[in-house]
Amino acid sequence: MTKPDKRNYIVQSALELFAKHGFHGAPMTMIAERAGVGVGTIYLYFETKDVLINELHQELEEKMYPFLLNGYADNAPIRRRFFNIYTSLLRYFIQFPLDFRYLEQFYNSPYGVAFRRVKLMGNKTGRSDVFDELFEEGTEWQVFKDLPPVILLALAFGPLLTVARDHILGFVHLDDTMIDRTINACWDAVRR
Amino acid sequence: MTKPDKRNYIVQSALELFAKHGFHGAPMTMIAERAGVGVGTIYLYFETKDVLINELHQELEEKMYPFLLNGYADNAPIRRRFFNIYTSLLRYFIQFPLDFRYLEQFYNSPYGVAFRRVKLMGNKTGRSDVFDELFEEGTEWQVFKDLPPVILLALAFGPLLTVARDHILGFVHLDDTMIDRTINACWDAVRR
Amino acid sequence: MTKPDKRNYIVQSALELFAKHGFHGAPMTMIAERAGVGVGTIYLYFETKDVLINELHQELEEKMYPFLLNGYADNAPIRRRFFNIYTSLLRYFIQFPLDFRYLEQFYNSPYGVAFRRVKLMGNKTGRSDVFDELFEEGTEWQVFKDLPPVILLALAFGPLLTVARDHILGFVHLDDTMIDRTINACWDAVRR
Amino acid sequence: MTKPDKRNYIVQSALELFAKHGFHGAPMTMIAERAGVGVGTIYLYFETKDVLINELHQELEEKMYPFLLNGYADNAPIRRRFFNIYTSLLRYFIQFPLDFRYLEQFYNSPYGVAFRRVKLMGNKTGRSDVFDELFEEGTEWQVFKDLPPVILLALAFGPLLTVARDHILGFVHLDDTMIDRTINACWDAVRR
DNA sequence: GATGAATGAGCGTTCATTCAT
DNA sequence: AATGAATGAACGCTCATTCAT
Repeated sequence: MTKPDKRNYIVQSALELFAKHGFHGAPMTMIAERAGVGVGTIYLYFETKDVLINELHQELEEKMYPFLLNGYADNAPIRRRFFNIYTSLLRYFIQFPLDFRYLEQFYNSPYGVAFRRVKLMGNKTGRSDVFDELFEEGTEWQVFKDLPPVILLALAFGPLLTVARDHILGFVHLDDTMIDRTINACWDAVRR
Repeated sequence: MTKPDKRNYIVQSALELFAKHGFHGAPMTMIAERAGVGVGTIYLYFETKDVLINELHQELEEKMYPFLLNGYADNAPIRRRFFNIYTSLLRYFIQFPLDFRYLEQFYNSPYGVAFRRVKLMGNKTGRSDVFDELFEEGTEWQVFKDLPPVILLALAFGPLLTVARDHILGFVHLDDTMIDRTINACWDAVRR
Repeated sequence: MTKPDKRNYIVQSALELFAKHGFHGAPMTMIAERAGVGVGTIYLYFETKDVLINELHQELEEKMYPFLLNGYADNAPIRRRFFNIYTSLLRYFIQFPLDFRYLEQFYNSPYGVAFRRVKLMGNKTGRSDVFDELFEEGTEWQVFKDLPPVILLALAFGPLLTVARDHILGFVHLDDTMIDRTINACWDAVRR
Repeated sequence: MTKPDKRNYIVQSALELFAKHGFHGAPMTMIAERAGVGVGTIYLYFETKDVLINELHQELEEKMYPFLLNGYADNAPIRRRFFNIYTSLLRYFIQFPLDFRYLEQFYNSPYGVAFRRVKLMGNKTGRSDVFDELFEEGTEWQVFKDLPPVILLALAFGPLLTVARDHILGFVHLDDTMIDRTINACWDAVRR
C-alpha cells in the first residue's frame, strides 16, 4: 500500500461512515478500522476530525464540479444550460448516493452553515459560480422570475435535494424520463 | 407545578436546545437545567433521549397541523387550497424558527428517515394526509403534472424548506410579497 | 459513604498518587480507582485535572499553615520565631511525607512557578505572609544579613527542602536533635 | 554530518526542550525535528527516551565537573576550596540556565531519585567525590559542624538551587557581589 | 546508518442513564 | 413523584516506539 493510497482509504471510509451514521455517529476508531489503518494514521493526514470533515467536503465539491460541467456550454441558451447542469446534478446525486448523503449532512450542520456564510459574503471559486452566473444572466435577460437569486436557487435546488433523497431511500425511482420531467418542473418554477 | 407542567417545561427546553445545538450538542443535564427540573425527572416522562426526540417531533406535527388547516376549505378550488396550505406552512416555519430548525434536524437524521419509512409504508394519520389528498385530487383532475405524488410533494416542499432555512439564517428576508411569489413559483412547478 | 467523604477519598488518592508518580504518572482513572469511585465522579468535584492539582495544593497549604503557627508568638524574639516556624515546617514535612512530596512536585512544575509568580507580585494571603514578616522585621532590626528577602528565604528554605527529601528517601534520619542542629545551621546562614 | 555530530545535535535539542517543556512536554518527534534528524535516528543512539534522559544527565555532570574544578586546588585551605567550588557551581547554573533547568527536573523526578540512591549506596565517580572529600576533610579538621555529610551538603546545595532557580525565573538578580554574599551565608551555615 | 510513516495503548474528558434518598 | 450524585463506556487525540525502505 503506497502512501497516497492510505489517505484515499481513509477518505473513502470516512465518506461511507459519515454518510451512513452522521458525523458524530462515526468515531475516528471506526473510520480507521474500516480504512484498515491505525487511528493515529488518520491524524497524519488530517489535523482533527473537523478538518477531515471539511476536507472531505472540499474533495467532493472538486469531484462534482467537472461532473456538472460535462457538456455545459457557456454560450448555449439559458434553458439548455439550466437543463444541462441540473440534470447533471441530479444524476450525480443518484450515481453517487454516498456523496449525496454526505453533502446533505454537511450542509445541514454547523460546518455547512459556516461554509455557506463565507461563500455568500465573499465570492469564492467553486460550485456556486456557474449557478450564480446562470441565475444572474437569466434574471438580466428576463428569462427568470423577478426573485432574489437565493430564492431562484432554492426553487431548483430544493426539489432536487428532496427528490434525490427520496430516490436513495427507495421512496421513488428516478429513471431518465422522471429526471427529465422533474427538471422540467423546476424550470417551470423559475422561468417567467 | 402540576405534572403536565413539568412535561411541558422539559419539551420546551429540549426544543430550544436541540434547535440551537443539535441533538448531540444538548446533553440531558442541560435540558433538565433549562427546564428547571432534575435529570431523573426527564426519565419519568421519556424512557430515553431517543424517545424524547421522537415525541418532540410528534408534538410539533400535532401543533403544526391545525395551523396549516387554518382557513383551509376542503371544497375550495385546488389552486386556492394549494396556496392556502403552503403559505401557512412557510409562515409557520418563519413564525416558529425553533420548530423549523428542530424539524429540519429531525428529518435529516436517522430518526426522520425511520419515521418517513414507516409513514410511506403504512397509512398513518398526520400531516401528509391533507397534502396527499390535495395531490391525489389535483392529479385526478389533471391540474397537476403527471408525476408521482412523492415528486409533486418534493417540488413544493423542497423549495420551501430551503427558503425557510435561508430566511432563518439571514441569507434572505421573506416578507408577505416574497412569500406569495415563492408559493406562486412552486405552483408553477406542479401545475400542468 | 456520604457526599463529602467521596471528595476526601479523591483528594487523598490524588495526593498519594501524585506524590508517588508525579502529575503525569497518575492518570485520572488510577486516581478514581484508588479512591473507589468512578472516573466521572472526580469531575463532579473538580472541573479538570489541572483544577484538581491546584486545589490539592491549596488544601495542603491551608492544612500546613496552622501547623506552622502552632506555638508561634508574634511578639517573641526573632530568633525564637525563626526556630519555631522552621522547626514546625521541617517536622511537618517529616510527619506528612506525602504532602511534602506533593508540594515539591507542585513547586517544581509550571503550576508552582505560576503560583509563585502571582504571589511575588501581588501580596496574597497564605503561607508566605508570616515568613515575609519575619524576614522584613529581622532585616529591619539588623538581625539578618543584608540580603534580599528572596535570598534569605532561600537560605532557610533550601536546605530544609533538601534535607526533608533526603530523610523521606531514607538517605538520612532526622531525629529531634538533628532537626534542631539543622535549623541552627540555617539560622547561622541568615543571621548577621 | 559525521556520526558523533548527529548525536550532539540530538543531545542539545533534547536538553533545550526538556529544560523548557519538561520531560513529558517534549515528544521524541519534536526533539528529532529540532535536531534536524529523523525520529528513528534518535533510537540509533539511545535505546529509549528514558535512556536519553539518563545519558543527558550524565553528559551534563561530565561537562559541569571540570567547570567546578577550575582553579580548585586540593591543597588550598578548606574555606577557600569551599568558596571556590560553590561559587563555580552557582556561576555554572547562572551561565547555563538550560543545564540547570534540566538538572533540576532530573533530580526532581524518579530518574534523579534512582540515580541518587545508586550513588549513595555504591561509591561512584562523579560530582559528589570532590564535595564528599571536602566535607570529610572539613569534618575531620573540625572546620565544619558536627553533622552528617548529607546534611552539610544540603546546607550548601539547598540554598544554591533555590537561589539559582529564583534568578533564572527572574525573581532576583544575582550579580558577583550577591553571589559572593550568598556563598558566604552558606559558609556560615556549615562552618563550626 | 538514516528515515519518517505507521501504529495503538493510553490519556483527559463527556454524558446517557441509574438508583438511593 | 422527584431528585441529582454517581457511573463507566466511549469519545477525540497524543506520542514512544517500530520497521520497511
